[in-house]
Amino acid sequence: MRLDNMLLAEGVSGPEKGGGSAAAAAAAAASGGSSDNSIEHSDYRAKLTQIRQIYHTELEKYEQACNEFTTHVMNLLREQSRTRPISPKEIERMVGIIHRKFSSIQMQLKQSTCEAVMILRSRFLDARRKRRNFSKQATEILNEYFYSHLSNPYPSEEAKEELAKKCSITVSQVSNWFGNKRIRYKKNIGKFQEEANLYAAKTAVTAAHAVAAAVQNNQTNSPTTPNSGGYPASCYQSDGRIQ
DNA sequence: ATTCATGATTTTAT
DNA sequence: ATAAAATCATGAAT
Repeated sequence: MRLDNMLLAEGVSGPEKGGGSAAAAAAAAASGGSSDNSIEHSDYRAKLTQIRQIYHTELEKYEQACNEFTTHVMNLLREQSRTRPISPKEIERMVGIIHRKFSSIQMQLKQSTCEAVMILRSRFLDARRKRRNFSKQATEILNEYFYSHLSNPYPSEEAKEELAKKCSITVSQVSNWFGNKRIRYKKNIGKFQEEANLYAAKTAVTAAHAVAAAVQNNQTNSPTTPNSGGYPASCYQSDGRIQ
């Protein structure tokens, strides 16, 4: 039966090309044409929805192509029925073949989409796993906060947001930093003593400046310097209690 | 190449 | 949900 052959040939070669291109599109969406190595969370979600969209549109296209093809075949059969008798059984068989073909192609699409998502996922995880040191400035700010709140180094959500803004990092990075800092400080206070003193002195200096400024603003004439040490009460407690 | 510091993630406990 | 603790993985110093 040559109709059979034609059906199979066309069924395979036609849409299968579409399947390939769909897979390629999905893969492209996954790997992202962007040259940027670090994929942001928003990018990740955007690409995910992109993949989903591609999948759905392709699926719809296949559905449509399948319907078109079946009607096409039906027409051919009807034409042939003029020259030879065609049983309903035969028509049913044709339709079955067509549907099997298309559904296998759809499976292929599903698989390639799945693959694309996996690739995207692994890339995202890789990117997330990459560690970039914070800027010197950012660690300064964080350390300043930490050592000036050493007795209770748990910034509130609001404080975290402010720190994040000042350091141009995310809030969760601030949380990570404090989590790491607290545990590492506690684990080896001695190692951090120098740093602690350094930042205590630093904040003391800035405080002293503030005091000086305040003095200058408030007292136009100041015969006596504020207080002896020049430093306001020491800002760091030795009891670094963390728990 | 090894080691250390550090940001991120996972696991565990509350 | 949040923090501690353990662990992972990378960047930088040696």
